[in-house]
Amino acid sequence: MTSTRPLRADASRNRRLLLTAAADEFAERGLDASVADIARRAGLGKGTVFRHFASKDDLLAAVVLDRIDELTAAGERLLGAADPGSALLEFLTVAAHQRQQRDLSFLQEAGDLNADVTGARTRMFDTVHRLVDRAREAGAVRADVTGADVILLMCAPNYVTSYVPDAPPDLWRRYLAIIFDGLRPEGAHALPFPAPSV
Amino acid sequence: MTSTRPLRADASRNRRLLLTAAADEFAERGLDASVADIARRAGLGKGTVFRHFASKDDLLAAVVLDRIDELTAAGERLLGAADPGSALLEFLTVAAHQRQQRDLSFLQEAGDLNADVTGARTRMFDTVHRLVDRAREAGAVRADVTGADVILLMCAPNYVTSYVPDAPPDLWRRYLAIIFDGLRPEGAHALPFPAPSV
DNA sequence: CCATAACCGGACCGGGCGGTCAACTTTGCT
DNA sequence: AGCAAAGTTGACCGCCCGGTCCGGTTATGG
Repeated sequence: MTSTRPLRADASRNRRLLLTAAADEFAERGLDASVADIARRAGLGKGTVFRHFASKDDLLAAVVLDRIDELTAAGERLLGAADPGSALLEFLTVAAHQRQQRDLSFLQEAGDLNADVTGARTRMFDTVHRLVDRAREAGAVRADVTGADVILLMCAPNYVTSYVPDAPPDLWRRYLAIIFDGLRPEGAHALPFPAPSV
Repeated sequence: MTSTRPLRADASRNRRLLLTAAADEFAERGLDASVADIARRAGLGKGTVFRHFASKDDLLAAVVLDRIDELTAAGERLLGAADPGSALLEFLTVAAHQRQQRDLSFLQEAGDLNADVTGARTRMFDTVHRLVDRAREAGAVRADVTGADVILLMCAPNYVTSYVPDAPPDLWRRYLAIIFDGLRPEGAHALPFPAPSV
């Protein structure tokens, strides 16, 4: 269908510049980042942004898509690890570390965007579900915890540390550890509400 | 100093209308809520908003201030409870329940606002510190957890559930339980990073 | 090396925002 | 009742945003 003639040299270079500039800008200022600022950061004109991406949302979707795919790849790699429990912890560590260079909110905020994004997100969620299933079967996480729980809690360490001004860059590790302790079977109290589907 | 002549009857009524309309509107649409919409929701003109509050930020600060004070009051009440452990859990439950009618982010987003807000926030933080200290001394939470940790994690249950579309209104209880289990002494693993000051 | 298609850039547009203001209405004291 | 002070209002302002467009520029196949 879309006869994808290869991009011209300058065009593909600029596309890459835009993508990284957008990632940085969204990272710093959230989705309030303006297209003009992104273009300026990339050293390009505003019109060029809209030549490569149909809209601001489209640009955000492209950025987010990259991050999701990175994460899915890491998850699938860890599915082959020997210890399912530490594989899950490692996955969450990778996720938080990636997000540490700030919240690109691949869950809700990017939810209404692209069909590509929701597809990639579904694949990532599926990977998490499998990681959690393996960990549960190995007795590394409590029996009443689901993949959906982990998907939701995955973002919490970064969120939580975003509240402290001048936070040390590794502070999230503390809260990931606390939350992961809450996922462990030892000393678990019954949960007062059923898990969502997600 | 500020010779506060009492407000006229209609003025104080309208002030109250604005405050609740603003709370609802901020709750639904975050701080992107427009002043015009808030005024419309209150059934008033936009100019009236600025007669009562110097700026949109000022209005937000007033709303947030109310919530913080409510929370501080609940915390101080619970400082007198018999069981320090369940007092802390109850406090977190109250906080999350209040925030369930949506995120007014009394931490960071309101941080740069009013001096009144930062003062109230400090008092609330102090209350949390005392609740946590009591719980720790009673052995209800792990020894390496601080008041700052709880302050940061306090917002996580609501945040986490905000990602699920059409979430049942009590879903946060599930994640509060998981996180609180992570705060308990049983089966705790050493934390990989020191607590922040906050 | 040239023709031309692809690409770039920034002036420009419509719209929505926070905030102002002067004309008008309501309140409450006397 | 009457009147000054307090309160209300919506049109209006300047600003910035996402998105468009076309004249000028550059890469690339023949």
